[in-house]
Amino acid sequence: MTTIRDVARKANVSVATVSRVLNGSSKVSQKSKDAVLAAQKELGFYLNANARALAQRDSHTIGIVVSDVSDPYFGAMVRACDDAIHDKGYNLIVGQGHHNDARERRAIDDLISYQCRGLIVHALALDEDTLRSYLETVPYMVMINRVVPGYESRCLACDNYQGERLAVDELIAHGHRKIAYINSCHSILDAQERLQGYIDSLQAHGIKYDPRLVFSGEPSLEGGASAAHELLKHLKPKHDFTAVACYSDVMAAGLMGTCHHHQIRIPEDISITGFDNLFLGKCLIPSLTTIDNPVKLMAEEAIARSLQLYEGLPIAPPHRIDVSLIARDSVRDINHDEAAQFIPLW
Amino acid sequence: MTTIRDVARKANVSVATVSRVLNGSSKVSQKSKDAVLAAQKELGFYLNANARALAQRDSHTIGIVVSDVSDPYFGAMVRACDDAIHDKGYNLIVGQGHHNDARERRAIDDLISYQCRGLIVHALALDEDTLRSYLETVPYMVMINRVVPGYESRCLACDNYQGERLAVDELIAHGHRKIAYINSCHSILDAQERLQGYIDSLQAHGIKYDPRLVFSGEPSLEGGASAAHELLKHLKPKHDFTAVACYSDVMAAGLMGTCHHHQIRIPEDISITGFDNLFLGKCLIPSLTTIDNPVKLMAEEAIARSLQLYEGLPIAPPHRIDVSLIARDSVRDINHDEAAQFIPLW
DNA sequence: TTGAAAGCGCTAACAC
DNA sequence: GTGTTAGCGCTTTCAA
Repeated sequence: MTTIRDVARKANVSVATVSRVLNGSSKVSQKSKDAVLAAQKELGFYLNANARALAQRDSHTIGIVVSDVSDPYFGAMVRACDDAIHDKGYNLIVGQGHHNDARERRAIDDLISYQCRGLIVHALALDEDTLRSYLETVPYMVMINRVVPGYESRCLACDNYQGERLAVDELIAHGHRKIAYINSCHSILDAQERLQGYIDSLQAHGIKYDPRLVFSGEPSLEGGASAAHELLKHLKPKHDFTAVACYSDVMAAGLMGTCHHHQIRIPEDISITGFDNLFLGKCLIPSLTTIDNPVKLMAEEAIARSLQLYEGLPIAPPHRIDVSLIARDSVRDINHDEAAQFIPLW
Repeated sequence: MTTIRDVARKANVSVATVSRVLNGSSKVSQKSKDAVLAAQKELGFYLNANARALAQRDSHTIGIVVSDVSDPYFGAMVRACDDAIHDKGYNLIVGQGHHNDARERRAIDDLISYQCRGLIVHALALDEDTLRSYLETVPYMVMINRVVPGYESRCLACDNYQGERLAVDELIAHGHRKIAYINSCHSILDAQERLQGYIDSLQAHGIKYDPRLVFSGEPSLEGGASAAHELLKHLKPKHDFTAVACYSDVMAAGLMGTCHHHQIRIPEDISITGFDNLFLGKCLIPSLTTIDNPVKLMAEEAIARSLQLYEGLPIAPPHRIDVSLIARDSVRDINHDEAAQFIPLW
């Protein structure tokens, strides 16, 4: 392994000078600079980031833990975080929790020991007490999609309640009154709030909430499909329900696949709404009416807060990230005639 | 910052003992172990991974660079790599190249300086000479989806050629003879090989290859959509072409959205094939006939080779990862009657 | 503008 | 079993 020492020797300067050059310090003569750069190139030398982090007490690194990067929602989230820190010279380290408390714990622990300067955590499985103690011992940790009481300003979430209200309002505006709901089986904040939005929207329009119209599964494609199977086992489409609101776009996609399998047409027979406004929703046919959950904003806000906390700066008061309805083709008037009405996708 | 020293003091042992306990060494008395663990818990202590990496000359870390984690293909790839190393006690660091040579270079450089013990690189934009010099200076670097001559055994790719042949053969077997192709505009190995597979399949069936049936775009949803727009601007569906083979599932999804927009029905009017066998393809309606590109296998193989190289072990000779056809609902006999024939999705 | 040298927090001989 | 201590590769005073 070649070290800064080798470079110094080859360039005929001290290690301090090499360090100065490689870190872009101003106080170096052009001559030294050239010599160092030449030596570096010749040796194919890279500073050892571990040693650097140790000496500087700064890893230049931000950690994020999500359930699974191959989930489109988290893929987008990770991407947004990376974009938010890249220009600042930080690097992202990603941990995955896999819907499992031991893995979530290990992911967090690992990121802490890497001395990340920021820590963004999406925890699905860990209980509140554990999270509370992490928040206590890691002052720069910020949570997403989950609110731990007492730490509200370090917990970011979108306005789940309002979002689901918008979605169900949209269905009702199209004449639907028998509306089923497919929920995530992980009863953390977002699932609870979205369900409540569904219930309140119904009741605000004089529709009685019927728990038999609610089904749940893992927040994945497969989970959406299996919840849909349950739904279709118990209820008759067009008769018992004419629309389904879903916890997420991914679950909605699972539902759509299942409907297709059962020869139920969307939106002619059944209208569907999602939540998140993923890339995926634009690919589906029909394209999915959904709620825009601005991942980019969330990522930027989370990063900003975490960095501020790390530096001991005060952070903004808690707030919910605004959502909005994205109307596409998966919702149709309940009495719409069958002549297809196409809306441009892009 | 609390250090191993603080723990040692609190537990009334030496730092060496603390280190032994925390690293699971056997030769420690139960009494010391208990004392150390108690002190650790009380202080909320974590070993500093940077210091550890420095002292051990092992970062316990594997690096991977991909274009963009929010691309479903790379999301799946990253996930598969993480799964492949997690049990071995390594952590993944992800860099993103964003289809851009400067970012690709920086991503690789960063991972090298983190002293990753393994390095998996998907480079789209970097030229072959640069890659060659990286391969030369970083003996444990492995490339995916791209083959640099002279380094074949360190370059993993699926059998792109055979895959595309299978896809086009499938279209032809369903009676299609006027088959368009939507390609990636990045003319690296996989794009070239898949195109050749398309061409050769046509010719093997006595169909003349017509370059005017080939369109290209960025390998993304938007790129697929815009290539599709071009295609529809120049050619008349059902008349000039009855099927479209696509470079990837993602581009096929863009094509499907565009077709929907133009009121072209899939598969009644036009049959479509993708490539990769992503999760996404199962969500599409109709579900997408595609080529299984086994990301998991590729990830495992890449990780294994990189680790072996790091340890100076010999690695297996070059080989292409096998692909296979996944027949779903987006391809139909050219004279199929319109009565829908549904095939279960799951 | 430069160099010598003291750490950064940890591991791993080595000695006891 | 346990402690002492010399590094790991780098940054950063401090003095020249």
